[in-house]
Amino acid sequence: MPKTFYLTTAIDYTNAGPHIGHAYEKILADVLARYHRLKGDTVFFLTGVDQHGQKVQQSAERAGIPPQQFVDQITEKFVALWDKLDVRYDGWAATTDPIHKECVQGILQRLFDEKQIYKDKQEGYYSIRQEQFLTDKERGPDGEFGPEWGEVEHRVEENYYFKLVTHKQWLLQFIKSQTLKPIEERFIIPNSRRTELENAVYKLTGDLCISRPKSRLSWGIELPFDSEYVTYVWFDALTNYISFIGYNPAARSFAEQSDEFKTSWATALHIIGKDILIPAHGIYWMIMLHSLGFPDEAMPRFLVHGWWNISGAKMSKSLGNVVDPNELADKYGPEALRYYLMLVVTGQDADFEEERIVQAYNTWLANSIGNLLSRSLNMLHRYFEGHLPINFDKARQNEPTELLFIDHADADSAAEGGTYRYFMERNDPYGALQTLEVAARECNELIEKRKPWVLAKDSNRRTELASVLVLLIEALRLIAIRLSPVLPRAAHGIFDQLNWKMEPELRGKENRFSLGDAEWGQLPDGHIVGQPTPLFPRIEVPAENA
RNA sequence: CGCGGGGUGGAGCAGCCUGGUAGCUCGUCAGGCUCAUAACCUGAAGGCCGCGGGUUCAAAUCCCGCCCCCGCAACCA
Repeated sequence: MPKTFYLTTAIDYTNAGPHIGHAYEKILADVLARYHRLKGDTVFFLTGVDQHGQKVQQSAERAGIPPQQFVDQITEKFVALWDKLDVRYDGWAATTDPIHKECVQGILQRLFDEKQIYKDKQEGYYSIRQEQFLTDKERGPDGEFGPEWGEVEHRVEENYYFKLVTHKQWLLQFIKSQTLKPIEERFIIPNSRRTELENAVYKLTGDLCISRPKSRLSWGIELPFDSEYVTYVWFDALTNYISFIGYNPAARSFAEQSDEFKTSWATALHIIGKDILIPAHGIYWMIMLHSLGFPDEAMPRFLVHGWWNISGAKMSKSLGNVVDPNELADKYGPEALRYYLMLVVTGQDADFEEERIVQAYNTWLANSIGNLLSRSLNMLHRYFEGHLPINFDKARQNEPTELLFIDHADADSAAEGGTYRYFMERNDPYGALQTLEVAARECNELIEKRKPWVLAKDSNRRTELASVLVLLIEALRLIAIRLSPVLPRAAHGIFDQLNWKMEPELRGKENRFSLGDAEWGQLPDGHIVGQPTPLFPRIEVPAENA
């Protein structure tokens, strides 16, 4: 029975269009999803948009259009970008979806009935301009609230609260228990974030305000037990992870959920940015699930990624250095962008430099793999009219050179110096890609070593010549399969040029690739390859004029 | 003593969890090849792996201390 793999990304806030960070997270998720499909797992990849809230309401008002129309416009930009970047998801979580609203309300009602949500009074100083209560932190050195808050008034407001503190000890204990597990089974990747979370939970005091009176915020999901309020962000946004895979709020225990839900959820991996681990996911979401009756073994895992800085500085709208992934995709192509963004260690911050997109593309894709494909196919055409002259087993006997990173690509450990599967299983596409670069180099070295153009001049050495070329073509096929999670289009390009798996129902489809096919010797004796055409034409940048 | 991340050849980065010949890309220099997308291959120069202690037969890697850089209000992953 195939394993299931459920992964989600953060849902993006539809107040402004997508930037490079949004694109990175979705591409990372897409790469992992494609890898698991390649393995034969049943994958469900959920992503979407967070459409409610105050800022959307305000932006819509400023634009003079209804909020739904406003979020639809922004949502369209996200959808179009994912389409352009070949981010292929299985479920789309838009929080204005009726399915979602119903689930959220069901959950709120249940927790309210169970007295896990209660009403309480908040009293304090309130900034009308910023529409928020102020704490002593906001006071200036003189003890007064600064002018940035505008008019500040004393206000009393009633709101609904979700019991967090009750579950503090449970959460602490759960987090601590994780340190005993092997690193790849722990619930937060990378591990350093776990420590950070533990510190934060330790300091947790007070419950979570989950509502806003409609007089302040109307663009949200109405509380089922009080029509004067809408729910505020947490139960709305976070709940998407279960509402869109069929969570039934009426079923009290986790065991009573449908098999479909339980199967999907079993392996939940939330891919999020480092800023929303604490407190949103690591505390609020964990306690929400616990309150809903999710057992410890059903708790999700988090893959926490870093941020992209722009030339060392934090990306921000006020600095005007926001990078638009749309423009980059148009300029360099989606594959170059996908490739570049995967060249970072998952979890760490990275520095964005546009020139490196070109450099990485030209070096690895054009010069290494692309050129390898060209020269290999070209030689096969030149010397054997494009067909594989002998079968693979014979070729391997004649040409026993071991291509380390192909022969050991599926090993479970890094003992041989790092393998494709090893890295992908650890959510590290960068490491996985490096094994392919090495594989390509090994092929190029083999060519230099055997010098097919010399062998071709000697009619007694036809078998040697054939053996080298068969090995190369097979290697390219294996590289293409493993490249497909990161570069689906290029992988198709290689298969097309190899003239392999050309059935119409497979063309352009992901299921053209499978790790099960990634074994030596699948191309039959006599197979005829296609004509080489540059797969990755070099990107030529005009020299800088001084 | 707030929290966290980083400091590795000229530039940008891996390696650190699970100690054992310091690796990749770019750049520089020299050479080779001609099948190929001005690409490919070989060799060389260049590193007290921030500093100081400790543990160890052995430390970039583990422990302690220190120095420097960057995030931690908001837009925002």
